[in-house]
Amino acid sequence: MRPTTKDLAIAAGVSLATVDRVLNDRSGVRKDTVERVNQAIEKLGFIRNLVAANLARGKDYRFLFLLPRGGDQFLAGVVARITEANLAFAPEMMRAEVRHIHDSDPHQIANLLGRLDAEQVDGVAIMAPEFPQVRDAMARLAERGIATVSFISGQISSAPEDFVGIDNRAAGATAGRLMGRFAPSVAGKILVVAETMHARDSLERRLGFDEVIHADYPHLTVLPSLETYGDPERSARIIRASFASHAGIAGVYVLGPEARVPLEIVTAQPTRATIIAHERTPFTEAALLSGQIDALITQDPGHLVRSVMRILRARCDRREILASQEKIRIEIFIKENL
Amino acid sequence: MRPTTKDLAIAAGVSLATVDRVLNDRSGVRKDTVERVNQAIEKLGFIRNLVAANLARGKDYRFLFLLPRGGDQFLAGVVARITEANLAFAPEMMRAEVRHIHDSDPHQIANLLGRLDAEQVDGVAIMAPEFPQVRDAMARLAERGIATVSFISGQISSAPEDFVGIDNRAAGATAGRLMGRFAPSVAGKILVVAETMHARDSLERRLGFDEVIHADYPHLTVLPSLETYGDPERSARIIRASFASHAGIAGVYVLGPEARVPLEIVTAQPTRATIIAHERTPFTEAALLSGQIDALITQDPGHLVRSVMRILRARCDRREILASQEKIRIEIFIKENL
DNA sequence: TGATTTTTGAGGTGCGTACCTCAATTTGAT
DNA sequence: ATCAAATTGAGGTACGCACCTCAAAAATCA
Repeated sequence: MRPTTKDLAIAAGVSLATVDRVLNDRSGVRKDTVERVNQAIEKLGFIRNLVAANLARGKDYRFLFLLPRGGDQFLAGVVARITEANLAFAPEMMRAEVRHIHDSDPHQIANLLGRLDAEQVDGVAIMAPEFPQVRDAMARLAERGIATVSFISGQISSAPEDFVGIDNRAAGATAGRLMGRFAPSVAGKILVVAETMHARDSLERRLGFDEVIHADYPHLTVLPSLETYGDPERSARIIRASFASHAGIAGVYVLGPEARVPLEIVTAQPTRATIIAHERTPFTEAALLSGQIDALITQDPGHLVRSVMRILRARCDRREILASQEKIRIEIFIKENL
Repeated sequence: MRPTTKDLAIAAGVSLATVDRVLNDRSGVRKDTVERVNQAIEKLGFIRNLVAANLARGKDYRFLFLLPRGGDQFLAGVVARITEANLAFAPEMMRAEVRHIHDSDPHQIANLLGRLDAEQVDGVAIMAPEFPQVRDAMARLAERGIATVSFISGQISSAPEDFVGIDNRAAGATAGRLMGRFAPSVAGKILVVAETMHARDSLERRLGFDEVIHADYPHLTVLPSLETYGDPERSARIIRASFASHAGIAGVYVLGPEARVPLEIVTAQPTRATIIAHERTPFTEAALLSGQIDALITQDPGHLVRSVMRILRARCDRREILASQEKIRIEIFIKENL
């Protein structure tokens, strides 16, 4: 049987009330008494029963996901997983809500963060590009006792343990390696399509991609990134223009989750190019199965969401996390392992 | 606030005692009363607080992992993850123990299973090849109220929901696709190295591998599988012999987790062959980083273990699982995404 | 109808912890 | 040594549920 607070009290030679004061670090306990209790904890291997504690406290964990307002399929997947996680974590008294933000309006985001009340929210996960104001607002949240993490697109200054997501440089490098090995080993050009290169993720992916290609596949030339700005028409126009002006495009690397337009244009070309894209969505999945896309580099949105919730909860409880469980993997999908 | 049993009692117009009888399906309640309570559950959206229930019951979950006695690094990794999971799941009152079995002695396994007591064990996860006696013993365990799953190497007859692991045919196909795309597109031979082809996993991997190669890479010839029987010397001998008798070996596919000997021999050859192996271990990881192995097809042992524990627990509670969380992915690792 | 069985209610106790109050004890300062 | 302040103990209630007992009520049978 696991030792209880009662056992602790006996072992430390103090009363239950004192044990309680130490465990919940309330004031009014002499330092050496605290020490004695802590030693008893060590000695007995006491593990506090958080379940009973939360029962007694009537506590539940309320988390908030702040997501960009945009509507791509990947984001929709994330939202779906949050709904799912709400079911899965309900027995553990955790709930998450989604709130949409304009991810290019740091003022609004900081404002929203500033108004959050520790009574109503225990933790916040935010997916937004880095802005000083947002970073500061998050720091202030932490001071007020609200746990925070940034996920998927990280705040540049956030410590690694405050970021849930993949290493985008490595993801880009992975794409680069696959491109190098999949594309024919003759001279050719690689088209890179991004929504915007202002986002840190895109920059890092491109960086990792270029590193590998330059180092190991010098016969391939990576063209300057095309930016779609999320506009399908612009997207179609500039990609077509690229094909028109460049002969011998051997591969296309789509940096973001919106692969639809690039794919249409590319497959309409007379010559087959190797296509590597990011994120698993109903669309990219179908394209992979039909052989239009050669490989997909992804991060599992379900894992992301659950990881965020576990991490926020651990923060609330001042507990350690299980690092290996929370490490988000860079996944490679081809037709066969989908 | 979530409705409690008290709310339920009021809504159903019965006493707490009756609600309790219905929830824990104890006898002595008229059918229409049960119905009324169930309707109230529906209406209120009552979710039983399992945490409080287990507290009251003083219940913990004790699981048993039955693993082969063998000592490869992959298996060692599984054991390490079980230890880890014990920490991670301790707050949820779950523990797992490991017991080693002779995986080629169905009699002993069945015997061990037969002696398990529902008082001491709530669930069993078994990693062993399929034997009718073992399958029967597992069925009898289920009858005695002990949850069972087989994992990694599945019982052939087990329903998909009783198996935790990857689709080995698909894993082989994934290896095949990578081999086809990585190897030079000129005629060549592929060596396949397995511990034994009597194991179902190996058979299925080989099957999937061959399918893809035959269909899409006819210039590659897959040689008959070499069986090492776990013996390093035999292993070295037969692989060397293969290289001696076959010219133009373009690739090597190592079916099992023991890649050490094959790798040594292959890298000692004058010509470079593409190498694809299974499972991530300290050894294969190092070989991937150093460029000796080209790709690794893996399943995450940590995920496997945690999944098993969640599934067994759900079975004990007669709860549904979150399918998307428990789906074990076929992972591809290359140097860049390790 | 009366006797028997089945169903239901009322109430209590305990799981391990949080949190509260009040009194008793110890400590520190003067 | 005296008094105030800080520390500690004892005890209670509550969280949501399981599980127990006993008696009352209702349904069933002869």
